[in-house]
Amino acid sequence: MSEFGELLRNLRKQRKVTQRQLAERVGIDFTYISKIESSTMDPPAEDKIIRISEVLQVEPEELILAAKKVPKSFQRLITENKEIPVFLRKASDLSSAQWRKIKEIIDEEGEG
Amino acid sequence: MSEFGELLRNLRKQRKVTQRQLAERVGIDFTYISKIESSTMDPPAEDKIIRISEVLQVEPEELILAAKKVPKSFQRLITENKEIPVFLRKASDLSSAQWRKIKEIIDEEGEG
DNA sequence: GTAGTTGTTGACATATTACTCAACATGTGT
DNA sequence: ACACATGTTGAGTAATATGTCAACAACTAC
Repeated sequence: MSEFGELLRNLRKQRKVTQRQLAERVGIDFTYISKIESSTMDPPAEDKIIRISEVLQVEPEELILAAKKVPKSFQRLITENKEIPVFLRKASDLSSAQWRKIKEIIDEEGEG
Repeated sequence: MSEFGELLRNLRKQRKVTQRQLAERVGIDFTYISKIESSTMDPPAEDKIIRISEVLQVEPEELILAAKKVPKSFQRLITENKEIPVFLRKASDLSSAQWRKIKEIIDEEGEG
């Protein structure tokens, strides 16, 4: 249940930034930030999330995923690469042992 | 560039269904089908795509992916499972050899 | 107490997505 | 010719996502 709003508020406070400062640097209204942080409103669109991540110096992907959105970069991968949907269909059933092996493989150097 | 519209039209014709028949069974206007098939309009929302897939007897996922959308089931996986984003970040760089090994692993019986 | 700073709230506005409706064109059979 | 079935097109609508604006509340420092 990790809320996007909660995460955003924590990050913002850690960076000692006010809602108005953040909003101005992102290019949106500060009252919107307020509502997002309180989960009164849904997380903003991906481009705004990316701006936020730049201002707050976090990985965009972290915020996008916390917003329960699929990063557009992933979307392209998934819809363009035939292998990936095959993988994802099975992904929820993988044991931790299987995940471990998979990680070993993807951490190998690519060999062609 | 496999167009959703083209695929839809081919499937529909193979099934000997008219635009009006399909539209009625799906619960949308037949002129919408026309525009989708001619790629005048974007593919419909996921729920409509699923209805279409039921009527035309194809895997929903096939149509959803052809529409360049990420199935909601995948969205949940990606945003809820920590391992998957890690995997996807690397996925575009995987060699076919690596893919082969990964497939072997996911085809094992789950052991934990 | 009042001026400045920060955050909240409700109503409203804009943009984007996802469709519908009326009219028409194009065949096909009789 | 006409009727009927099928598909196309342009304009308009509905729904949803994404925001803004004006007003106010709460705190801090002077």
